[in-house]
Amino acid sequence: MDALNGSIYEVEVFKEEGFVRKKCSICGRYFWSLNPDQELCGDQPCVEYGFIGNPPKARKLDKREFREAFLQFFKENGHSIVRRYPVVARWREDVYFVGASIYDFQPWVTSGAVPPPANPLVISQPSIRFTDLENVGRTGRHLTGFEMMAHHAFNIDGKYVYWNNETVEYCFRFYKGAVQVNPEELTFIEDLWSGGGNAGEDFEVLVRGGEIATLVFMHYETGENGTLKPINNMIVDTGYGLERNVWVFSGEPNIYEAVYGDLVEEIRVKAGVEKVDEKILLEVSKTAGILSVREKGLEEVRNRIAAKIGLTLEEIERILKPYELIYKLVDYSYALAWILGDGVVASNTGAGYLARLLIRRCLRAIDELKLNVEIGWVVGQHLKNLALDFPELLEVEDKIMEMLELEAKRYRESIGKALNIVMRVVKDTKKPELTLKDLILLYDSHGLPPDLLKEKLASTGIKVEIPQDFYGLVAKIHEKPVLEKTEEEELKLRRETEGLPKTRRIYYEDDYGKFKSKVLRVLDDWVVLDSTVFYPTSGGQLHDTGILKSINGIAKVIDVRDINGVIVHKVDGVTPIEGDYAECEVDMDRRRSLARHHTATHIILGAARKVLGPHVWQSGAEKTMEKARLDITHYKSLTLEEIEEIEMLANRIIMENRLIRCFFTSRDDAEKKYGFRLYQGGVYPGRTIRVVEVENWDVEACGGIHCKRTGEVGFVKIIGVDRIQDGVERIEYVAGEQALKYVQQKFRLLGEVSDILKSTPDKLKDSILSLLRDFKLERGKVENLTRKLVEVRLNLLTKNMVEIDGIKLIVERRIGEEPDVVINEANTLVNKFPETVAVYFIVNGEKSSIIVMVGDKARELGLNAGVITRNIATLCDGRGGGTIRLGQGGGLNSLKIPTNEKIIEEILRVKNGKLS
RNA sequence: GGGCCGGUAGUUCAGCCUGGUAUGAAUACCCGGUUUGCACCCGGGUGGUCGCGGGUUCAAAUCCCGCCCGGUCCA
Repeated sequence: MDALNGSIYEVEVFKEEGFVRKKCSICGRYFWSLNPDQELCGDQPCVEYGFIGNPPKARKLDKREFREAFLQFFKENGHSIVRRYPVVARWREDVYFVGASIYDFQPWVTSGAVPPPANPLVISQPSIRFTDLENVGRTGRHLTGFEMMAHHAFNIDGKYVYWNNETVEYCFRFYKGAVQVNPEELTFIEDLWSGGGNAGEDFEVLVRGGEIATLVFMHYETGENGTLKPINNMIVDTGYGLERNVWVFSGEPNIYEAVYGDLVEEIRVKAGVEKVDEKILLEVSKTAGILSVREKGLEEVRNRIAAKIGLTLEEIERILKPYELIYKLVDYSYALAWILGDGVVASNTGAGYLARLLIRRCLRAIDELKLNVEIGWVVGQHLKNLALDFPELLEVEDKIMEMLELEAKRYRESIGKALNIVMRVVKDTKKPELTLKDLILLYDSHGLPPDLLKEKLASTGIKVEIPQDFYGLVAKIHEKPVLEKTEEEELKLRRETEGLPKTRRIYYEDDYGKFKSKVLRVLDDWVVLDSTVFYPTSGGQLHDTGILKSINGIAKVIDVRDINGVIVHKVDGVTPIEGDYAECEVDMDRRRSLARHHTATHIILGAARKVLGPHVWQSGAEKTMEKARLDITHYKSLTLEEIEEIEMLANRIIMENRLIRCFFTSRDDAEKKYGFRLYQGGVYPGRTIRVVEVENWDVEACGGIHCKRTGEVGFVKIIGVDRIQDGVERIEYVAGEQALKYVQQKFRLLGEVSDILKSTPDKLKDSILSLLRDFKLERGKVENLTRKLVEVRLNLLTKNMVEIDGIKLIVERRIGEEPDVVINEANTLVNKFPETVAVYFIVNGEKSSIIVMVGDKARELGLNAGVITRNIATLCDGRGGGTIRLGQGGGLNSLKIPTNEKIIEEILRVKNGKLS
């Protein structure tokens, strides 16, 4: 990078303004500055934060003003303002949340598949980053929720907008003009950025040690071994952290004070936390900013600070701890306001889990601060502030509050349960301390954080030692290679269809399902046509089936897939020849059933949102010919009443025979008109999207095949509701003929069951209740009789007792009796006569089993039921064993059961210690 | 999607490792006693398809396999 000739870093504005390029004498990086005497790059760790307590001279702007200034500046300079995207990246498979503005345009815009909504554009994108979770509150600069302002230019497909010169110039002019910062304070550091498979040179823009912008010129692909391969698309990706900028120009000790100062103060007062000397906070921030928690050494730095201001490390920690907690609480709850406001439901998997994680961290902070406020209050404060610019967040406010209350309850239950387990273990084993293994088990399996455990056990004197890298150790246990597997056949099809023109889809136009088209390619039993009315499996709707006729013969179409726009048909039968024409016919019965189920899905989703609330999103769906299912996000199990209401509402919409409009429109127009609600079933790429609108009920971007009016669905019946995970309910239902068939089948079943009971469906419930009552009564009678039988038998048995050496011996033979009855009898016997040994043979044809019971006194005399049983069973070719009191055995040959004398002999052998 | 923990009386659990009657424990509930009444206490009782399905075994709550459900941690 030493040779600069023609380098991307050498931009015109530097020449015009007189910037000089220098090398940092500490880190060795190159940077540009108007100050020829500047020796250091101005970034950490080479310099401390210089702006803290001493902000650069500039306009004083709060968050809203700064955002507005940024957007307006770029608007005046030819950029279109683009509305924010949801923080939940529903259009992406690879991430849960938007981490920066560029996420909005990945992967389709950046790859060139879809044109950007405007070019160039400017945006302020709310973003969520979990990577800095641990740093929040401690480093003074990290946030999990923030806004990333950016201007983007997409030089794609031969279209040139602007590149390095303009980018840097805009940035320079923005700070010089709109923010009115002295340009001599600006430093541009040369760097290389990479991420998400792409890379490019970049400038880090700093003022007084604070990084305020990153300007990336993305035009490489990163290869497997880190090599950079230039690509045709050149994308300007910039990032101006809104909160970061507000902070740097405010000179506040840390980002939380700068952005959430009022809320921090309010919570501090509520928590009764002593106000810290501003000087300490300033001093800590200046140096602590250099590192992140992960790099360790925070203690070391604090030690230095402590020495500097004449306090001990412990004192510093004690003073700062509550502040850390307040900062965490304020930031996490801010991120939650966005996440929940954009419709995430707390869950134990996926994005919902991350929401739960934040909620629990907040609750923990509240507990530690001994704050007497609900988490909902804190989140509510943020919502109130955000609503000034993003009123849509308030739509779900009630639901958020309910959900947070529920989550708080769940958290406390979960912790309570875990603590119960600890207390039991501790009490039982009288352990003086808990091992690392215990801690990991408690956290990993029961969600009990070790620091909380330590706190709770402090009074018991039980030692809990938490290793410094506890969470690292837990992570290590989870380490496992992740293997991504795409189906072999899918890969082959992708390879083979590459370069083929995209198939013309005529299934939207043609209602009859008959067409003629040219055979473009045949790959084994897969056929590619130039156009098709066969709908491929997509958007949760199963593919069509039908037949394909060619001069050679007929084949059944058994599978249809969409491979990057090329539709492939799997056939069973005679395959056509490439270049020939084929006549195709879709199975319209199946098609109609699929369409009904698909339309029913949209209707049910609309009904679920009406009944449950606007936080309901589709999280998955499948429509087959037989039935359909819809997974929706919701924070608690559906009640029967809710289900019935959804069903009723859905059928009402069907009966009203509402119009369904399916039309193509520009993506941007649709988003403007309907919002991101459109993207329920995932988003598919394209400048234009297909919108399916059920009149005044539901609007979704959807490529599926639908009825023309809701009335065609006929009737929809919900047949089951499952909670497939925390926060996701699965509704299964049938529509049209399938629904009728379902109801008929249930009626038939009801009739059959009634017949069996000689009852009628109306009286069935009573019949079953009385049947159950009778059954219990009878069971009681049997027990009574058994007890009496045992009594009677005991009287008889005592007459057959043989008494030897103070032991009473009884040998009985029974035919086809239940073992429990016999055991019961034997038990009663030896309880009454503790010196008894009872041997029972239960004969069942050729095979017999044996039960031996030894009374307490007999046991004291050295008799062991298990041993006796094993010995006798073995004599009869069977096997057995048992406890000292009761023995059981089986597989005895009935013909080999010895005489009573022989058995008594055997028992005595055991008594005399000859256990054979 | 994966790892871990769990599923036994209305509830909280023991028993599982090492197979042999769930004579299971506590609590709740019902009846009786005690008490002016309540709480407490005493006596008795009701209440279990041991999550489901296979396998091993003479014998499975217990061992093995598969599934379902809940919790939890992580992607």
